[in-house]
Amino acid sequence: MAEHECVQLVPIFSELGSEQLDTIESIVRHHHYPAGSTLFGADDPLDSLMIVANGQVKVYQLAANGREQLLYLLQTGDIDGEAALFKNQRRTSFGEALVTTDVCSIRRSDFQDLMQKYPSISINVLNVFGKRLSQLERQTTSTATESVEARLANYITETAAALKTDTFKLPLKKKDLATFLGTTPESISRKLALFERQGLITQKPGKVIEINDADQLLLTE
Amino acid sequence: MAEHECVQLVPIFSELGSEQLDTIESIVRHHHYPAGSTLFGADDPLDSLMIVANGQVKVYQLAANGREQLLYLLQTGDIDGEAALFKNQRRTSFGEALVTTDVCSIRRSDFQDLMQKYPSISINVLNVFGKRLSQLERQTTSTATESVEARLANYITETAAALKTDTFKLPLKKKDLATFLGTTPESISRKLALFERQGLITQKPGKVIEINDADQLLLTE
DNA sequence: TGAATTTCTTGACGGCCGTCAAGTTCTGAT
DNA sequence: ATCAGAACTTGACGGCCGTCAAGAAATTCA
Repeated sequence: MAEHECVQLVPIFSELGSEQLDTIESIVRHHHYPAGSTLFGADDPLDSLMIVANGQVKVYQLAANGREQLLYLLQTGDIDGEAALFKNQRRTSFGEALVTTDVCSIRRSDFQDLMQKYPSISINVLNVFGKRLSQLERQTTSTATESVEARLANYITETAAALKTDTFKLPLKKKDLATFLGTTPESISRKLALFERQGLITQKPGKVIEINDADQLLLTE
Repeated sequence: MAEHECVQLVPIFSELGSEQLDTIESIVRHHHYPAGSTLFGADDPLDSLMIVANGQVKVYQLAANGREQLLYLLQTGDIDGEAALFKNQRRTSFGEALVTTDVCSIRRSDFQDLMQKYPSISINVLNVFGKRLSQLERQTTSTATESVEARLANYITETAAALKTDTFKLPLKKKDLATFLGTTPESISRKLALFERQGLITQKPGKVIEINDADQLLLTE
């Protein structure tokens, strides 16, 4: 019904004209998932590019021992599915489940045609991937070498910096935050309580945190 | 002197013709570093694409606490420098040192021109990044959720699988392997000794390992 | 609004693994 | 071959943090 609803939300298509967006829209498949549902390598997602049309998507990966790791928190207009983009990728198979509301997808072969036709798309995707890559590099380094305390302190200051405010609401439940930071909900509770005892932050009802001493927070080891 | 020495080694240029390779070659800058030297965000590497012309390159990242993390082990023809590829990237600044022998580099703006002119390049780069991305996703999940024992067991079986042999020489010193797996040389020694005691592997002189029971190794938690 | 379920917090405990140290083996250069 | 330096191994110790459990707080839904 609506013309190029989700397609025009996506930055990677930003250079394209209206007729081209129409072409793409005709290729796109739309899905709706009730909030809280999880798609787990279902039907097509694994060999398609996913576009978040509405809501928030959490991308998890399953480890061999059954634990899950929160890798990305995607917002409207974000894309996912690097597996979609190259040919002889041995399926990462296990892993990569998501929880969401509205999602569009584009089949791998269709998307590859698009990239051939409109080179600006692949350059845009490169930018997205480059950023994601350096984010993951930092995350790997961080979980591999720093303490839970330091990782949490970093997360708080970075989130505050991104929102440009000292007082903000944690965008995740403790359990998700824990799997994101590679720790447990209990440890997060304890460390936040510690930071508060040290006067570095103040915790307020509703997962709201106020930073009192960002500099000292960053010195946490 | 030699025509397109390193350029023709690189898979991302594989679709290009000889004259085009010449063009690229004229843009490329060559460097030579004595084995074991480390370039540490020196002169241009941070805003250029790096091509490994010869030898082996270890890509490290420095954590806030001063520890280093081994992220990639690059071989001849591999590329590095995602930072090179997008404009408004706030420099990851600290981090990313490498050790190597021969390296070529292409300035960011030059490379962006190339991608505009030859779309096949950016698609090839996308493939490389996609693979690297899913590798890093697994690594993040692994270090965040699995024990040192399980990570090492995984590393051994994967390396063996990649080499298609049960007996192989560890390609890294214990210290590098340790920073790669997010642990310490001591722990690696201990775990290998444990595996040997359990009859899962046999250690031979010269960092050579023979796998006796791959299935059981994978069950390590 | 009130009750049921989920999420969060705090305590106690224990194990994994990082650190320090000392001895041994390996490696490479002369 | 010899020797110096690096890399490796093994032990002892301790702290970080994950686990289990129980109670408190918060959120959801009727």
